[in-house]
Amino acid sequence: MVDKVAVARALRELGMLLEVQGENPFKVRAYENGARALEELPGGLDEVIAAGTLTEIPGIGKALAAKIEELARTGRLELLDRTRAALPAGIGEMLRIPDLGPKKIAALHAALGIGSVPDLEQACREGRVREVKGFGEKTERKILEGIERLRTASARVRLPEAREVGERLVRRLRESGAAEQVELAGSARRWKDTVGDLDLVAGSREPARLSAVLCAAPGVESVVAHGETKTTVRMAGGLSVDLRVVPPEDYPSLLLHMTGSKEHNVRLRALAREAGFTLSEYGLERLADGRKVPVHAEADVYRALGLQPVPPELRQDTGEVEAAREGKLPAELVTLGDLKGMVHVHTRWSDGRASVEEMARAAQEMGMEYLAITDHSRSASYAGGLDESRLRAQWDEIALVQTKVRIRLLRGTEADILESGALDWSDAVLEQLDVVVASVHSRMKMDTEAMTGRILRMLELPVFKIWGHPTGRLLLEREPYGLDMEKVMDAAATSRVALEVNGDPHRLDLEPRHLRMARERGIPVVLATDAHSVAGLSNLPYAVMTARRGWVERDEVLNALPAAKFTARVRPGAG
DNA sequence: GCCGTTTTCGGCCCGACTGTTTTCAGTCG
Repeated sequence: MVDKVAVARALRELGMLLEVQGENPFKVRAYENGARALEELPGGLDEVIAAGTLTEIPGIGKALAAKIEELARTGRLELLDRTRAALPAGIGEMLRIPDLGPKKIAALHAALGIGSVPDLEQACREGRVREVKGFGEKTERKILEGIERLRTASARVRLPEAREVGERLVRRLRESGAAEQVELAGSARRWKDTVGDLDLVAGSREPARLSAVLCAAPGVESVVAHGETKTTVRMAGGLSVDLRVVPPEDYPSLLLHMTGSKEHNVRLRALAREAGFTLSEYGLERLADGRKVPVHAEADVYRALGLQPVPPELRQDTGEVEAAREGKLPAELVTLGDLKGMVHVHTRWSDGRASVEEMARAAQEMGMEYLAITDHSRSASYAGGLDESRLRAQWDEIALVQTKVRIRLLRGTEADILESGALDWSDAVLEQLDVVVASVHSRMKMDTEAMTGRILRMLELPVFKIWGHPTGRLLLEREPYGLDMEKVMDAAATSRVALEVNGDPHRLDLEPRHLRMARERGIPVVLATDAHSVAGLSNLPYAVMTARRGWVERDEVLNALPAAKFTARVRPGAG
């Protein structure tokens, strides 16, 4: 099997090295685009190569196709090896230093022979960098700070932390009265799973006052840049925050621009150009006479370009622009209000912190019609997993609580998928459960082939199950299991299974590109919180937004069904 | 290096900020 991620990495590295060598920036971008196209490729690379259809992938032409085939065939790329040999090995790391790009690196290499971060650090300390043309004392100091930051800064944060900090700052800017509109934009508005920095946007006639409010806000550690319309600050903890301000009438265009993604914007601007406009954060202008097209909302820009308006969470340049042009964006993207049941929660019976009754009342309060109690099974001893007698005792409690609440309670389990691919309950027990979530919690480092076999055997079990947090990733902490997703998805399409979208912000698993694969195959999903407390139930929006990022529509979501239909659909042994 | 019912050549998104320059290049998003 050809690893498309490895191929993409090789192309990206080659592009980066060519950039340092002063190669045409558009060529450099072509390598980056090609690498990205491979990563976003929904299926496997082998099939495409075998079919000879590489050049049909947008962004891949004859030259890149030949390089991809060389990598697939030999595992190497001759041009990459040659280019590597011509440059110092530390160039890649140097590029990660803020404000240091290929041109400056090339200049430093030419003038001082610097080819690595340690070389560069020493040269800065010795005051040699300031002697190079185009460099000065300030640049020298910035480079040293940048190197220090690379060492200490935790680069990204998970979505809830980003949104919390961002929304606090938005409130503060609104309360200042210095702006007519303020919003959180950027990747946090797109609900990306992790966020590198925050983007705030405002429409205001008093940009200087607004900017001063941001600089003085609690938690702001330093002011990195401070201009007429743009201010950058760094929060304690390292998160960087940008604020852009334009006059109120240009605000919708700014919001669109700053929401991104960058790739989505590039596509919009190219379309604008084709249609005889130019698009920027200041609006949409006709090229012919320089007149602005009136824009009252983001949607106006999309319509002017002949597109359906695209929701922020879909703006990733993974096909949404083409779909919007053809009027084929998903019409019924799932919403929070569509959900009628909670299907994966834990209680004090295993490793949860609340009782069955507390969870039931909280779910009922959220407007849910049903709740499946899914505590861990006995293999999960670290999590207080239940054995059969405790499971039966839990059923008694569930029956008792049911007499006190309106919400319909379902008997469930989160069963372990054992190394063999079997579940750790007997068929006799499984038959008496309403909901079976099946998840991997142990032996997570099996190689791809073994793990794929394990999951394939689980999928073959005749019982209907919800495959819990399928990739097993923990954001910023743990990589996904090695898994041949193509194979597993093909098997899931014919097996009795639904895939979970786990809304725990540490997981957000499945991720959008895999959800797209599931949709193509008609595999149903459930949106779940995996809550271990009452507070954890409020993570449901994260599951919803992750599903929307994967273009999931309401009729593909099992827990958007009313209770009777849901249980009929998922009850083991039934239907 | 990619791409194309305006093009197989000549384009390729657009603007802010900083630091080093005396009018702009580099970097970033």
